[in-house]
Amino acid sequence: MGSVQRKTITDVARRASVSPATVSRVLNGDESVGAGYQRRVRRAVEELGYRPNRLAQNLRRQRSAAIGVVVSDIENPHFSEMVRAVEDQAYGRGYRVLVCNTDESPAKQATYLDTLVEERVLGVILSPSDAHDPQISALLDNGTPVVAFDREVDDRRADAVIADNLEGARTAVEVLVRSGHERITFVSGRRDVETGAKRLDGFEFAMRSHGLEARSVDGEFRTDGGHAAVAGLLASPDRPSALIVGNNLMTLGVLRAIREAGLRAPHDIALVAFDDPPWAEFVDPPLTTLAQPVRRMATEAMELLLERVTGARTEPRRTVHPFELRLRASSGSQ
Amino acid sequence: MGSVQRKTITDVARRASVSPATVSRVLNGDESVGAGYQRRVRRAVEELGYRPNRLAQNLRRQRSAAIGVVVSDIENPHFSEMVRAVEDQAYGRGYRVLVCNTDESPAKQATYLDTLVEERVLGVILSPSDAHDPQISALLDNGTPVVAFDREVDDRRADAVIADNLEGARTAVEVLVRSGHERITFVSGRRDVETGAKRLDGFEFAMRSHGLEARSVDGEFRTDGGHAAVAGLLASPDRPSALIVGNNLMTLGVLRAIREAGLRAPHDIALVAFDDPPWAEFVDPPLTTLAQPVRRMATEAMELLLERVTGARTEPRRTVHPFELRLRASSGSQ
DNA sequence: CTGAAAGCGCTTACAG
DNA sequence: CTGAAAGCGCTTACAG
Repeated sequence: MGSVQRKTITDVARRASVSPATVSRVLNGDESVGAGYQRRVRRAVEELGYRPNRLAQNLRRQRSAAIGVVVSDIENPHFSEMVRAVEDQAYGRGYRVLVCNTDESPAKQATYLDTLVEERVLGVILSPSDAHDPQISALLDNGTPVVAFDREVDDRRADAVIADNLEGARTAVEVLVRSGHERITFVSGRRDVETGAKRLDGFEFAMRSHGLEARSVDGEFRTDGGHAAVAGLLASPDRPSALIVGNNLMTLGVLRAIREAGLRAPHDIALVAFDDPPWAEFVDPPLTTLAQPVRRMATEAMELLLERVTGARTEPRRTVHPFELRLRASSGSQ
Repeated sequence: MGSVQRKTITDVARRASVSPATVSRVLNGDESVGAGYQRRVRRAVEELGYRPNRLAQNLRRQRSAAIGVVVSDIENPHFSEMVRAVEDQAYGRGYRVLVCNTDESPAKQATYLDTLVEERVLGVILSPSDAHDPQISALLDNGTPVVAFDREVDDRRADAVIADNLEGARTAVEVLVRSGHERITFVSGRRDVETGAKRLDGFEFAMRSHGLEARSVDGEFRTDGGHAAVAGLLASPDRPSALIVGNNLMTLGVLRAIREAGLRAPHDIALVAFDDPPWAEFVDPPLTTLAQPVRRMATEAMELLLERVTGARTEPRRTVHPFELRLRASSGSQ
C-alpha cells in the first residue's frame, strides 16, 4: 500500500537506457523522438508506475496547472452551479480549480487576485466585485488570461461571458404589466456592480416606455439586504402591487418580509425574481423567474479561457446570453 | 501596472548584501538571524516588493500550500456551506483550496484522491463516497493528513468530524410520534454510505422502541431519487401519514412528488427533513428540519487538519456534533 | 550566526 | 533524432 519511494524521471531514463530529456520529450508528446525510443520509454514508465512530479513541472514551466475561480459567494446557488461546471471541465483536462470568495469586497478581490498572480495560475474566471481592480491588469500583463463572468471588467483585454440583463429586466416588466400591474418596484442589487446597474437600467427603461414610474430600492444582492429594503415598503399604504427582485439571495429576504407583513403572494403582491435556483418552484408561492443558462455560460467561459491558454485566440471575445422566463404562480400571470 | 520582472531571492540578497540563505531564514522566521541582518533583509524585501515564488517553495518543500476538499457535490448547500467555511479559514492562513466533486462515485473519488497525492497537498478534508478507498491510505502513508467529514473512513489514522446521526433520526421520530403519527416512512440516502446507514438505523431503532413498523425507501441522496422513491408510495391507499427525509436534495424531490400527488403537507402528510438550507423556511409548507452545525464542523475539520499539518497532534481524533431541531409547519406539531 | 553549495524534479536551448 | 548541461527559485544540511 502506498509507493515507498516516488520514481523520478531519472529512474525512468535509467530503466529505458535513455536520457531524462528523451523521457520528458516522449511524455510531452514530442513527435521527433524515434519510435523505438518512444516504446522503450513508455514501457519503463509503465513498469515503474512513474508519474511526473507536478510541483517540479510547475516550477520549470513557471505555471501551475490550476485555474482560479473568483466569485462573491460560493454559497449562492448561482455561483455554486458555475463553479461546479467549471470544475467538471477543468479536472477532465488535468487542471485544478482554486476557489475564492470575495463577499463583494473589492479589498478581498484584490487580495485573492494578487494571490492568483503569485500562484501563476493558468487563467482566471472572475465574477468581479470591482471592475476597476488594477490586479486584473496585473494578471493580464503577466500573460494570465482572464474571463469576466456575469459582469465585465475595465481592462478590454479580458474575455467576457455575460447575460442579457437589460433584456431580462424588460421581460420581467412585460410579464407584470401584461397582468395589469402599474406600481412595480425593483429590488435592485448593488448599483455600482454591472449586473445591478444593468438590470435596474432595463427596468427603468421598460417602465418608462409604458409611461410608468420606475421605483426601486437597494437590497445589495444579499438576503438581509432584500429583507431590509422591502420591509418598510410593504408597510406603507401605497405599497407596490408587484416586485421584481434582482437575485436569488434577495428573494429569500423578500419572501421573509412578505410573510412578516402578513401578506400573500401573488394575491397581495406579485413577484418576479432573477435566478432560478432548485428551490424556486417549491417556495410559497412558486416563483416566476428569469433563469440564466449558468451551466452553458460556465462551459463557455472555460472554452474561452482555454483558447487563450493554448494561444488559439488572441483578440478578446465577449458573448451575451439570453435569460429564460419560467412562469409560475408568483407573478399571478399564469 | 504589472511588475516587469519578478524579483527573486537573489535580488533581495544582493540588495541587502547578504546571502540568499539569510534572506530565506528571515522570511521563514528563523530566530537565529542577527537583528541587523533581519532589518537589512526586511528593508530590501520592502524596497523591491519581493514576494517568494510559491512554485519554487512547493518544489523545494515537496508540498503545495493547498488543501484538498472532496465532497459529493458542491451544488448541495450542505457542502457549499462546508467548502465556504473551509475556504475562509484556509485563505486566511495562506493556504489554497482545491475543490473536487465525486458525485458519490467511488471511481471519481479514487481519481481525485490520486490527483491530490500527486499534487502533494498539505491535507485533505473528505466527505467519503467510498470509505474503503485505498487512496485514503495512500495519502496517509504519504504523510498527508486526512479529516473525514460527515462520514468516517476505514483507515483509523484519519481524523473525523461527524454529526450524531443516530440521535438525529431518533429526534425526528419523536417529533412525529408525539404528534400521533404511527405510519412513518423514512426516505433514506444510500445505505452503503455511513450517513445513510446511521440515519436509517436510528430511525428503525426509534420506531421499534415505540412498537411501530419501520418502513423505508431509498432515495440515494439525490433529488430525482427522492422523487422516485416517494411517488409510488403516495399513490398507494395505505400511504404513510408522515415522512422523514434523509437530506435536503431528496426533500426537493419529495416536495415535488407531494405536489404531483395533489396532496398537502402537513394536512395529508407530515414532513421532517435532514439539513436546514436557507430555503427550508420558505417552501410550502415551511420545513421542520434537523440542522447540522455545518460551519462549526467545517471549522473544526480545519483545526484538526492543521494540528496534523503542524505536527501538534499525532493520535487520531473524532468529534461528534448534535443536530438541532428546527420546528416549523411541515411536521404539523407546532 | 552566516554563507557556499547542493539539490528538489523537471524542461529546453544548444551541440552534435 | 538524442544527450549533456543549465536552470527554474527556493531551502537546508554542513562548515566555519
